[in-house]
Amino acid sequence: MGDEGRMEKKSAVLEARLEKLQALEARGVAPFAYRYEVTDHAEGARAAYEAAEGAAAPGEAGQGARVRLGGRLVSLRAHGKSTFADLADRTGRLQLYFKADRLGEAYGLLALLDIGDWIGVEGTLFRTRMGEVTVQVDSFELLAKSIRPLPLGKEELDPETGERRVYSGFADVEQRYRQRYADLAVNAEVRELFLRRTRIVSAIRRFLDERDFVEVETPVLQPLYGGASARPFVTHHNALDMRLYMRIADELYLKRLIVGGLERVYEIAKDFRNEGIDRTHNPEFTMLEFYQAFADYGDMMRLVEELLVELVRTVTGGGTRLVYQGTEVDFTPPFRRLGYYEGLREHGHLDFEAMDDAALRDAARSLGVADVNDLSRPKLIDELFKELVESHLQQPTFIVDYPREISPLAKPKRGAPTRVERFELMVAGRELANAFSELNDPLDQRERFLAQSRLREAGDEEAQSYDEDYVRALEYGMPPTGGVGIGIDRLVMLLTDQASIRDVILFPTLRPEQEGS
RNA sequence: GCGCCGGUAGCUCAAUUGGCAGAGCAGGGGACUCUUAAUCCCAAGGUUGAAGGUUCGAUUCCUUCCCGGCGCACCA
Repeated sequence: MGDEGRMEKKSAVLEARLEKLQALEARGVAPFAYRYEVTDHAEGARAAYEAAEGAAAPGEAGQGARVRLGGRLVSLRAHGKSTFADLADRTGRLQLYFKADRLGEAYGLLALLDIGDWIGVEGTLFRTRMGEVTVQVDSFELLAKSIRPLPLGKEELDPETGERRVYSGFADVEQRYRQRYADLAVNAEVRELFLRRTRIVSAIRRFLDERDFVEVETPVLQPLYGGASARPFVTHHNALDMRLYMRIADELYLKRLIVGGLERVYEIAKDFRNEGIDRTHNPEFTMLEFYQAFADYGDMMRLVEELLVELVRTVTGGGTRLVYQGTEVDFTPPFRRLGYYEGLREHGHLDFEAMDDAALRDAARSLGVADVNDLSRPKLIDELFKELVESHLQQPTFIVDYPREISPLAKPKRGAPTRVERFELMVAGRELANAFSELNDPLDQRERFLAQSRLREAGDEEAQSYDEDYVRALEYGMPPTGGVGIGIDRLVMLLTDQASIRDVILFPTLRPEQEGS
């Protein structure tokens, strides 16, 4: 901002804080410091004090260690010549005790502090009469003034259950997404959720690194988009004066690296798809793809199984089951394997092979599938599959051996050339992973691309582009390869029991705020 | 894109049939040296998302628009 005309009208609270800022400067206190030597943190200091207390002889535990902490003021309880406050840092909260006779002139500065300010404190630990481990503050510094009031609720610890109750906190979902900084500052459980996301992604990297996969980076801006069926974002490069697409998948570049001999590669990065937004779709989302030379989709199924078991153990503290939105999901391997056509027959009760296109179309229409008249037979079958089978699979299930027409990058199934060696892992009614024995026959790949081009000409906007350079790469020779894609956001949703993708993305895509709202 | 619900003070929420827009917390002034949703006293705080309409009078009824949530459609 900075543009006066665009500044919102200042609230009384904002005005009051700006006045305090000036008062501080008038007293020679810099409201925005440069550094503070932090040697201790809230949780560590408390734990150390309690440990020392336990070790001391009865009645000797009075004098605690000196500590220096940095953090944000989240509660202020002034009583004239003494003041209690709570300091929050990344590890938790610790109570502070300021006394006028101990702090002298500096005590007066407290009146210019507000909830939300960042401060550094030095003092000694003690236990109050009420039994709370507290810093007896000897000196403190303002590190950064908070001009805008944080929507911090008041908190109470239930003495019986130890449960934290928050009163009139920050609940407006829209503002929590728009101002994630405030959401994080105020809601400890939101901070914890995103830390869990980070731990999950770290565990994935560790899992793959341990197995000799190398992490690589491939282009986000691509002259041709491919590797998935989706509509792209289009952009333009000025100097080259050319159209570029934001990638919809990493796939074709990663397999070029397999051609180059890297053998085991992975990428964890953003993909972009120009489609609707809802609780399982964000226009930019994080994708994991990994490719392993000399492996087929059977190997990848076992690897995915191992990875998931490890991740579930990470988040549950060793278990193999978790609850997602009220349903218990059991990740004890091996996961169920179910053939695509077998699933359709078994769960859909449809003998699709005996049905002509019109019959399939009627079946799809009766299930509420849109635009059935525009769909080819394989797409019709796939729609029926999604309606009748996928959404009903709660427990981890590998759907295997997809129709060739809807999988232009997968290798034909041995002994069943109308199918391909592809699997999707379904959990809680959603696709969690998609994988195949990668098609490495350049002649077959060229044919598949041509078939996609024909679909595109027939009006299928999601048909894949013909990528001649990719075929050229295959012509040099790609070893047999298994590849997997896993949507990280949805994986995190599952592992953290979140209903909306926006709750696992720090800054979800939203419409811009209105002027002056 | 369609349907339903919501948007009131910095935050969380009220407001009867259409009749002066309120409370708690935060913030301001005052009291208070072991409080913890600190307490007590005082004062203040609003273009009710926006624009129109109906009406003597609209937070309330109607229309359009903006933003969000949920569901459906699309998709991963």
